[in-house]
Amino acid sequence: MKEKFYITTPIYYPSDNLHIGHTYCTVAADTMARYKRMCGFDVMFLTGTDEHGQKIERKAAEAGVTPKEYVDKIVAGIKVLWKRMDITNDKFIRTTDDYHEKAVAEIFEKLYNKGDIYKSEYEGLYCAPCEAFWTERQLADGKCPDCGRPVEKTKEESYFFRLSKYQDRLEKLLVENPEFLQPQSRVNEMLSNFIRPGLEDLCVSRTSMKWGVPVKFDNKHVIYVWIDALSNYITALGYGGEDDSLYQKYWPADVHLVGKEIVRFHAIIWPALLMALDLPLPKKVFGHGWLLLGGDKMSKSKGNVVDPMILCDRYGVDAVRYFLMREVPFGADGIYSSENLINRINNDLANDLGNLVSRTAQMCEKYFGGEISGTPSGELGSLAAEISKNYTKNMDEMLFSNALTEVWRLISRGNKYIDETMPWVLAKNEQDKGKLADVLYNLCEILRLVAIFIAPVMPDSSKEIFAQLGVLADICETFGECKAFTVKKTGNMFPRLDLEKELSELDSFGKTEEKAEEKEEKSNIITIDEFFKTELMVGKILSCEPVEKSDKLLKLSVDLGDEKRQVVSGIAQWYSAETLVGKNIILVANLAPAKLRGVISEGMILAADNTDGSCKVIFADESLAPGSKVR
RNA sequence: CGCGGAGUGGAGCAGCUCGGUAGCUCGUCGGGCUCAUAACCCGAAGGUCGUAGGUUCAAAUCCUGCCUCCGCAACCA
Repeated sequence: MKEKFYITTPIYYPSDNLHIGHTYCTVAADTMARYKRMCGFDVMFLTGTDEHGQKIERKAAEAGVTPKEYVDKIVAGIKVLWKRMDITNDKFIRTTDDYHEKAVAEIFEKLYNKGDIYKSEYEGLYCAPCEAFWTERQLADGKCPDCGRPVEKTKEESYFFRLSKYQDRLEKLLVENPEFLQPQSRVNEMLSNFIRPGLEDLCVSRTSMKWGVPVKFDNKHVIYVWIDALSNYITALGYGGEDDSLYQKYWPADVHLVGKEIVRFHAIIWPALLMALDLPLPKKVFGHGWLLLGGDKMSKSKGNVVDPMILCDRYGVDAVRYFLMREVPFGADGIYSSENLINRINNDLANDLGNLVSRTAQMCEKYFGGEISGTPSGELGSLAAEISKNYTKNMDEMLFSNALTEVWRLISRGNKYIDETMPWVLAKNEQDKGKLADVLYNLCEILRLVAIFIAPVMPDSSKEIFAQLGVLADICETFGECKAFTVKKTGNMFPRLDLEKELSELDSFGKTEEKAEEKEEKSNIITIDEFFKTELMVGKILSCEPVEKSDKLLKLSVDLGDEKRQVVSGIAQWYSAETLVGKNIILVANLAPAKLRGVISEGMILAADNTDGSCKVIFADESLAPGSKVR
């Protein structure tokens, strides 16, 4: 029987469309899944969406649709994206799927009956208008961080999970199984930041929202994200349902691939929940780094340029997949820039790989009509064996970037081999025909192995190479194993790109999108009455000083004619205190007061964000009297 | 002392766990080749490995202080 391999991505939160970061994670999982299938494993690859919660409830309300309608639309887009990226997930779970909701409700009840969930009171600071609880730490100096209004100390009935009970077992898990959480650096972070200071019981239900799975035996409560989302990894396999054969077969997961921001939930809360349920723990949680934007001076609208759909349309899925897997090493962060992408495509794919395929195929056809057989070279054979070994080792550890580097060593060797053997010279003498055949045969073997190695990352290109070599993909990766080829050249696999041209076109792409967005925003029209809800007044700055322990805030005293206001403004980066004294500014006078960095602010000074990212205050005419109304 | 990461030839990185000729990719310059996608191959220039001290026969690598940069957290009403 085949050995099983169960790999998951996080379930993504569909409050907005997904971006290149989600794509990165999912492509990594897909690469691993394909690799394991290639190695003969029975693979289960799961991805999906986490669709409940207040944020989606709110977003849907803003859009004037039900939460389900809202997420349906986004999820449809996600499925299209995964299809476009050649993602081969075996299942797609949505937390709104009825089998999941049913199973989650049951898990909750089970934990309650067992005594690991208990009812208590959540003592928190509540902001009524926002319907949100905040902790002491989250508050913006005593006020609601969202709206700035005062919060009340309130008690709300809630259910709690006894996380504290599992503290020792969790510590043991992380300390004694260095394999469990990777990269290793995260282990210390978890231990010293969260576990050792002491775990608090976890609030696992809410009464403040409706969009979630109701608690079976107490339906004014809704199950909160922890139990709802994390348990997807088992409910997707049918745990808690009528048919749990998949669960029996695939659980425990071999790898949960997660972003570094959610390592904590997967390395602490999830194992604790499983311990409480008496279920086996996943074998590994792998926290990957982020794909950061930066270094892309050519483009002002980076966010738009990095739409994975656009990149695939322009350069092909394989090129984008290759870039993602090659550019970001291990658990570290990587930087996305269009320039790097184009350079990778040109250097690695067009010059090295594509060109090697092209020149080899051309010579095979030209000199032998495509029919190639010969004797394998011992030197190339041992190099191939070494590379194969390194490749496997790196892939097993999900070090995709290193694995690809190994493959490219073989490609480079191929290009060099052509120069060394000079087949075009051999072709001139009839007595060298045998040597020539051997050379071309060895090149074909190199390409065949390359095609095998790149298959998990670049499935289409892999197939394309096999097609050109005229062989099937299922021959093993030992050098010399394939005896004959029927080569047929087709077009160039990766045409070279003009760097300058591509950068400027990607840039203009971003700009068109930006314009479209601007238009949308312009249709966001308000009535004049709505505008006049804002009371704007001219004020004269009487005094001004920096706020202590803050690098962005200035405290100003503003004269409004018949009253004085203290205002805190985040403009310290752009203005020094003295330069503002005596200036006339425009103040939003009827704004709810708020405390910033412990200082009361009773209004807001109007300022504009410049296109270069700086910020300028809107100064009013010096002759205007303080207190003048602006309209 | 909020948490963390990083400072290595022009750019981006590896090496640091287990001290001992500083390596890779791109770029630059020179050469070769012409099968190939102005591609490929060879060679060269260029680094006292942030800084000051310490341990050592020997430190990019271990220890200590300092400086700088970048994330995150708190602050942009």
